[in-house]
Amino acid sequence: MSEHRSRKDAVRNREAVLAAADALFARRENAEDVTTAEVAAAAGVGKGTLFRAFGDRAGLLRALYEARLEPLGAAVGTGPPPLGPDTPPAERVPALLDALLRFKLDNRALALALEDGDASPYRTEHYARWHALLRTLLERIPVAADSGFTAHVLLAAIRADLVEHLAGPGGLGREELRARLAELVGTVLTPAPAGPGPAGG
Amino acid sequence: MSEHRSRKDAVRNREAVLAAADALFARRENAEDVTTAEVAAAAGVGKGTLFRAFGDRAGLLRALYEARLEPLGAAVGTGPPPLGPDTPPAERVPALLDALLRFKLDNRALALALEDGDASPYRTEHYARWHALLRTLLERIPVAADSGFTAHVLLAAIRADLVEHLAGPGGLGREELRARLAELVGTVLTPAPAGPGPAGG
DNA sequence: CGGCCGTACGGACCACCGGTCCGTTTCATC
DNA sequence: GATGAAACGGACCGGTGGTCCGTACGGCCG
Repeated sequence: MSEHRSRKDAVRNREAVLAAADALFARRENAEDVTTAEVAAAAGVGKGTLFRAFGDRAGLLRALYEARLEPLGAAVGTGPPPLGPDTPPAERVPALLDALLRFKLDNRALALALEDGDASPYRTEHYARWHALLRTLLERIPVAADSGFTAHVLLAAIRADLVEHLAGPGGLGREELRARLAELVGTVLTPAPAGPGPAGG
Repeated sequence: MSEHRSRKDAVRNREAVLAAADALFARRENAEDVTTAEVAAAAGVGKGTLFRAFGDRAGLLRALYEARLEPLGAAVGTGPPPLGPDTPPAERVPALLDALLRFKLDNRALALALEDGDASPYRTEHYARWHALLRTLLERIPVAADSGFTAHVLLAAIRADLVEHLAGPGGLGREELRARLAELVGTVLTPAPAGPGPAGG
């Protein structure tokens, strides 16, 4: 239990690196060419400090991603409908996916860097969380296909690089994309020939 | 149009590199750590030759991928049902996706390397081909959602890393995975009854 | 058949990146 | 203020994709 309290400078430096990385990733077009040396320099810190604090580059990315995702996590965990736990599944699933889509649109570079990184995005802890939640919700809806697989596919529909591709220059606008996704989710969730279905394009 | 005929040794070396890479990627677990130097050495060729022939590492990957995909492309372009052009769309779409899934299962390492590479898989020429075909087919089926977007999502459902994740150790078996995919495709293709009315954001 | 030109060869070489190491500095405690 | 431990930081390392250019070889013309 005796977790050694981190030293003050360590905490401060960790924050500095996080902030520097945040700024850098937000500004830079392609997140892949933000280097660890650059982040460290921008934070006014040595590379050793960065690696000490986050383990490796991916660790930094993950930490940053989690930090940005935290508000959404809170909204889902303890917030009001349509994201919070008091929402009926059939309504919550589309809301969740829409929120995630918006998140990725708002954090393109970072999401891209994290998901397109060398390591599989499917082994991350936060993917497991979202997938588990989605799966659980789907199980409470009379959806035709396997819940686990369907959850994976729905999440695949909003993968960072696909979103980037669709929303890229000359592509769909934010609202269009949201509409398309809602439409698709509606289709997947439609239990039987009787339910609702948005007007097609 | 006067395409300079390649010199004989150039052709031979190109083949040698392709063959060596093929063998290496087939044997190696993680395609990411097959290096260009290694491929060149295995082919009995200098690195310069490899880069001259393929431009860069990604070029080699692409060439190899295309080569392996060629039989499937032929089957789709001029083969008999259920893949060939004489198949009704509603039957051809599932067949196509199943064939692609099997391809990825049979070429895990390579598909992973190509799709998880730095460059977006969505900018490749072959993705555009498959997407266009799928979209066209979907347009001839009374599918509820937008054809283009649906095509993207269906292809996202069989992305190499997702397939890897699902079929990995302790995961679904080949046939199970195929069944799940077929199930999902069935759901998506289920003709929508009529009338809008999904949850709004 | 032999010389000549241009193309392709090939591996030493380069730039760069993630990650490590260890002498130095700073913090916390007594 | 002394002292031990933890953190710092930037030189350093191993390794990778990609380049360069003197050399060797293939193709053609005389």
